[in-house]
Amino acid sequence: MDNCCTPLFAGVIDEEEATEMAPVLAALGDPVRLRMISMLAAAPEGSVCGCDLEEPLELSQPTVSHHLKVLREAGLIEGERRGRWIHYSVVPERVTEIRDALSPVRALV
Amino acid sequence: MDNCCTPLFAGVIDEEEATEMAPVLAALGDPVRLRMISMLAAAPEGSVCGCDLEEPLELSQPTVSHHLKVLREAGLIEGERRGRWIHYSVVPERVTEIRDALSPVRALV
DNA sequence: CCAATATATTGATCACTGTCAATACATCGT
DNA sequence: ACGATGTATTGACAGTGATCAATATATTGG
Repeated sequence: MDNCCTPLFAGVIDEEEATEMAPVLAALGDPVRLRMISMLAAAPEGSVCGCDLEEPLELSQPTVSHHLKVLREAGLIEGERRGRWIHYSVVPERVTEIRDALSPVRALV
Repeated sequence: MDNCCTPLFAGVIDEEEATEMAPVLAALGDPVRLRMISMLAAAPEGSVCGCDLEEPLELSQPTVSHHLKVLREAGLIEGERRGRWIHYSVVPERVTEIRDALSPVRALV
C-alpha cells in the first residue's frame, strides 16, 4: 500500500476543460484535415472554395464536405457564401488559442 | 466549368508530413489523455507513476495503461522504470514541436 | 421556371478506438 | 522461492469516424 511518490497535486486541468479542448485537437488529428487547413492558410486570398479541394485531396465531394464540417464545428475554419460557392478560411484566433493551450506544459520544464 | 477563385497554390504541407503530424494531434485529442499530460506536467517532480493515475481519472488500470501507451507512441511522454514503478513525464520538446507546427498558420494573418 | 453547379445530408460499410475483465509479465521484499 | 504489487497484453464489446453513392438543398444564369 506504500505509495511510490507524492500522489498528485493542483494546477491540473479539470474534466470540463479537457472535454472542451479535446475535440478541437481531435479535429486537427486527421491528415486530410491538416492538409485542408494548410491549403486554406496558404491560399493567396486566405480562403478557398470547397470545390477546389476535392481534386488535390483526391476525395469525393461528400467526404470533403464532412471534413469541412468537422473543422467548422471545431471553430477552426469558417465559411462565407459567395453566390454559388462557399469560401472557407482559417480562424486564426482559434488556432492560436489551441496552440497557446499547449504552452503551459512547456513552461514547467 | 468556370472556377470561382484562384485554384490553389504552394506552401501546402504534403501528405507525408500530414500523416506524421496527425497521430500526435490525435493523441492529444482525448480528454483523458489531456488530463494525464497536465497531471504529469503539474507534478512537483515532473513525473508521476502510473499507479497514481487510476484513482483521479476513475479509470481501470488497463485503460490507463492504454492511454499511456498512446501518448508514449506519439512521443509526448516517456516512462522511466524505478524499481517496481514506472514514472511518466512529458517530453517538452515534443509538445513544443507540435505547438510550433501550429504557428505558421498564424503567421499568415 | 428550368437547367446547371456547389454544397449538405442520408444511409451503408468498414476500420478504428475507448473501455473493462482476465491474464500475463516484471520487480521487489521477505 | 514465493507472495505482493505495478505494469502490459489479450479478447470482447460498444461507440465513433472516414468514406462513398445516392439524394436533397441552394444559388445562379438563361
